[in-house]
Amino acid sequence: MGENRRGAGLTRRTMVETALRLLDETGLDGLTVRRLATELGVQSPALYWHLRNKQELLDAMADAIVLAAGMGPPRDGEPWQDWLRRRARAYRRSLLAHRDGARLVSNAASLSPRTVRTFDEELTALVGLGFTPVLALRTITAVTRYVNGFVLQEQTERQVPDGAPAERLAALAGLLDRGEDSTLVTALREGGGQGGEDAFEHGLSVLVDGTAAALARDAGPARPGPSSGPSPGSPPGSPPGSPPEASP
Amino acid sequence: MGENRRGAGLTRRTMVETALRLLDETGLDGLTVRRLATELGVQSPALYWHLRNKQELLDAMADAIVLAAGMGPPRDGEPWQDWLRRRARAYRRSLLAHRDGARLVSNAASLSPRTVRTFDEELTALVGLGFTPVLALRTITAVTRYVNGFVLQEQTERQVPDGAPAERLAALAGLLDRGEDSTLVTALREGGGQGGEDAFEHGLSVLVDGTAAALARDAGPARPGPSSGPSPGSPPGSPPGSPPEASP
DNA sequence: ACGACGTCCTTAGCAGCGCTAAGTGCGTGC
DNA sequence: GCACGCACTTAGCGCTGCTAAGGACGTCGT
Repeated sequence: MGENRRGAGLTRRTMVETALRLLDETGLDGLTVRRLATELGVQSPALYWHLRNKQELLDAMADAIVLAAGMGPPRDGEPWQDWLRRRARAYRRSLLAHRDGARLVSNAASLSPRTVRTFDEELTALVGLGFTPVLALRTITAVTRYVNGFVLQEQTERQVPDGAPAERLAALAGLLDRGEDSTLVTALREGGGQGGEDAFEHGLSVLVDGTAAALARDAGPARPGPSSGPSPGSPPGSPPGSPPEASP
Repeated sequence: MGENRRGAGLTRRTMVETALRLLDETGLDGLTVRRLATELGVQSPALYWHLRNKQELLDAMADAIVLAAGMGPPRDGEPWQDWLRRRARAYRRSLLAHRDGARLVSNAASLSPRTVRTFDEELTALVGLGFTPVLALRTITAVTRYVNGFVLQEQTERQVPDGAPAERLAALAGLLDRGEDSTLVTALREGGGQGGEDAFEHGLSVLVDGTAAALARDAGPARPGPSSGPSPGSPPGSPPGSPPEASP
């Protein structure tokens, strides 16, 4: 498959990179095939030689964002708590790195084999640290979905910047028509809003602590050691659910 | 032409109800102003007499979904753990009740005053149960964002039903090219997929347990809560490394 | 050397989108 | 009786994702 005959051939790579740059300028709603084509110096139908449709481009962009987080199994000797925190922060930072990043990733349909493989390695490492396979999957799932939901909201709010924080707070108080002593207003003033670093870290700590409890409950009674004996995993007769595609 | 003369004027209410019904049939991407107008027996520009733009309709639909969950403060004597679980389940069920419900709600910009007021009442009730205002807000925030992320993924996966569960699992194994003994495949087989009731309940329990630990840490030392002392759960202090990133 | 062929991009255009401008029928208040 | 304004219509603009057909160009078989 000879690609790139002359110096300026279109490749998937350059398309995704340019699209991500364009995303930051225009936002997801403003990212159109025609604009991307113009940016690449071609006519818009040219892109359909390389892509089946626009969704395929969006999927590739989402995968690039996920890969850029550089996730992977814990380092040698790293406690799973530290690793889980590190992973969640890296993932969030990667989503925040591009405008509408969370929306893009959340709506993406498919993941690349490489992402799935990395995911599997992470699960395997957790099992080596005493998790059952099911608990490992559910832990990463819970954290990932929390991060998705959190950043999604963070970025949704950011794109409606109708006033400085203080003014928005006042507007909220107006909605409550109860003055400034409402619990919500108090909490927002003291806690620095719903988004932001502190709120994210709180939820993350809650998830890590809760997982520690679940781990003790799950693997504790049998054997705290790594990967020994039959896994008590799930109760007999667990229903064959609907296995989906994995999430980042 | 006249079929709507008197007695059946267009109202916001009927528009939102019809739009939600249409949403289930066509999905969010297929929900267009023209289609909704046809369903209502009018021409599409008629809707713009009642709405500023399409987003206003989507916001109203999202608010209807949230209100339908029937959230509110805990009942008298209800432990906050039970209430938090009940609230999260009701919210999830409400999102699942309509196709693309989570996407709709997540992308909605504004909330109705009534929703904000209910939210404030919930916070106030939690403060009455020993939470600080900030902890109350962060707790509900964390749970809400988890539910958003969870259902979002649940509904994204559902709309790509390219094969029965077993086949999809096999496809996943193919991506891993490591055969059936991968941890991911094992976990999916034993745990019934990433979505579904069990996975949701696990994450919910983790959040509740983690919040109990945070509550003990937060309000415990100063004010004696019921029973427990300091929790041995996780290392105290702020998380290591990783300096804070950007400003809002 | 030369046509066949595959690759990669162009021009032209379709159906549909959100939304606006201007016009129309109708019930109501002066 | 008539002006007013509400609720809706007709017409259409600029844009979207995407397809069909064709053309320029490099490589290959003979």
